[in-house]
Amino acid sequence: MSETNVAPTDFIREIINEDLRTGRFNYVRTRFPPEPNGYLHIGHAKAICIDFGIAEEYGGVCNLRFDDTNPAKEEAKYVQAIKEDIRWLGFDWGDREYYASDYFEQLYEWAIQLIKDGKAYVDSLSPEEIKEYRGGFGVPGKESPYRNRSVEENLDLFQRMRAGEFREGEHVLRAKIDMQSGNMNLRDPVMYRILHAPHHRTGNRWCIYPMYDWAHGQCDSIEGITHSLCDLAYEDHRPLYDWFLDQLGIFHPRQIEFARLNLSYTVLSKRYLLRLVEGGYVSGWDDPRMPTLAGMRRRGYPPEAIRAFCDRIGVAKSENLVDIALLEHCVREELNKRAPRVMGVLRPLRVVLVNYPEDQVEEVEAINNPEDPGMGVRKVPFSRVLYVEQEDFMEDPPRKWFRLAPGREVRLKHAYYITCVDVVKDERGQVVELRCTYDPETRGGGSPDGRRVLGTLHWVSAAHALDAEVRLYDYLFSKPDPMEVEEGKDFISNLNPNSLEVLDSCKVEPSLRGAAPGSRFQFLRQGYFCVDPDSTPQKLVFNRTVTLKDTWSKIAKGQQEE
RNA sequence: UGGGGGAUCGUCUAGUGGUAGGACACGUGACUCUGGAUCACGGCACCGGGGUUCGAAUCCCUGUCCCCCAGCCA
Repeated sequence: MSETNVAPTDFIREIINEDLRTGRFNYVRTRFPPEPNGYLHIGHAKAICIDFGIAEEYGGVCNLRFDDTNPAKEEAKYVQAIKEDIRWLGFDWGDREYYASDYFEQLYEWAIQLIKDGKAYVDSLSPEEIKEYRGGFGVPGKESPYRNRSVEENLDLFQRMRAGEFREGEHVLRAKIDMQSGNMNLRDPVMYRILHAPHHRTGNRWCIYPMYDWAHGQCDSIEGITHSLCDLAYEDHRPLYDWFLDQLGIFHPRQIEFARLNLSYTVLSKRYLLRLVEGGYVSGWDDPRMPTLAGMRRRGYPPEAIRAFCDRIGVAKSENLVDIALLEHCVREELNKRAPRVMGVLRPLRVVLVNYPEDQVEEVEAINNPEDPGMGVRKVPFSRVLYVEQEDFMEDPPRKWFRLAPGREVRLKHAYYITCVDVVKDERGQVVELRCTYDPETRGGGSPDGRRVLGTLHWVSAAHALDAEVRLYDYLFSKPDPMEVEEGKDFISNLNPNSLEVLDSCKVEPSLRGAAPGSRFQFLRQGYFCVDPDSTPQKLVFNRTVTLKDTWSKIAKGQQEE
């Protein structure tokens, strides 16, 4: 690669430029290393965008490598889900799909090498004793009595560990570094533990498995990774990785750590997300309220929006809590350009046009997307009985009310001006029907006399509308930082009880018939909605992806406070 | 308590000795057949204290606060 001066936009690119300039590396290769023990979330999306994005920017490649060193927690189904999510985001790892388990044999040989060099030993302390011997912060550790076994004995024991002669916990292989180190990771870290568990790829071939710390650096090295980008949490593991690489004398990647993403009103940790799933607080990993990629996909977030978001939040080393409003902004921005407009009434209120002919049906023309005329137009049926939104009528409206009220004239989008002349109530005083007149001169939404109306409402023709269920979502948690809890409580106590509202008697325009799961629309004046896989031919199910920005709700709130 | 890292508008982030900028959020206005979209305008920040310098977010000293690490998890 010749051009080494990509404009730095963050500290990572700055370092890479320097490495290229000084000749430490003459190419760029990164990797994204998920553990197949759960689903990817928006925090992973940040890492994916950085890993794949940087490689692409520098004309290099990014490997996908599954960190599958713990068979007790990992499953093949997660491998599939992770691959699907990365592809959905729009990234491609070509044929470079690797597994830490591909390197088990090599790792084993390197372990033998360290034993022979007197740099690793088999320890037979119990897990509790190892913990005790490790010491604490400011308290130096003690050396294990097994630390000075002979090379021959270590070799023999380690080989027998592999051969399956011991029970779990009986022995481990440890690196011989420094029990006094201020860095806990250097206090003779465990390299191998015995696990009599089948592995999703290697089956029953192994009963000893490498620890992540022993595997990761060497895997990077084998793959010729130049820049190993990871979480800040691994900052003080770096000296250990360096130590292993130096002892082995193999290719030495550079590790650079950056701060993980935190998003307001949500949690981003596989452990907590698993808790939500297993506790039944959500319907699954792909619940549309989940910050998982599967959840966001089902919710209707376009992958482009997630990538735009990741670009905008930047990369740095400081702790952060990104406002979820930024993510929503990116989603709206993308959907505004792309989503076809349709009309759907969430909470229907019957409207009868008293001066409209009983059996007449007209087709009015509606533009599919004012942002993109290329998306064309469609016909929408109009007739004497319609539905409008309940909240678009007020019997006694406040100031600045642009919608329907007794005597008020509004425009029905794409159709006619109507004026409310009567209000029908049931025995409990609930408004059940509006009687309105329409002005035949205003077809298409304009009037020959040029008079103006304040508001424009969406509507559907009662006889033609399709039944639909709409699921409205709000933040899963009621606090920006769900981890901020009262004494003795945990984040579950911060769950938002109103995060899901199901509306099951919605009416949508007939053009939506047969809409495919996953397709996204803007319901005029309401927000963006995505067809859920739960839809049936009889009933469409929509997820509200995100609302439109709503100026009126602010005005109304302001008026309430007066 | 030992080790590692971090501190710039409400939030995220630029800045690398020379006018502290952008985005989101917020507020005001214009426009509008979506109270959408769009556009314009506005307020808002260098953790504290010393020093070096003509000039410091940036360099030096000093203090404070926050995060991570004591798995045979990753």
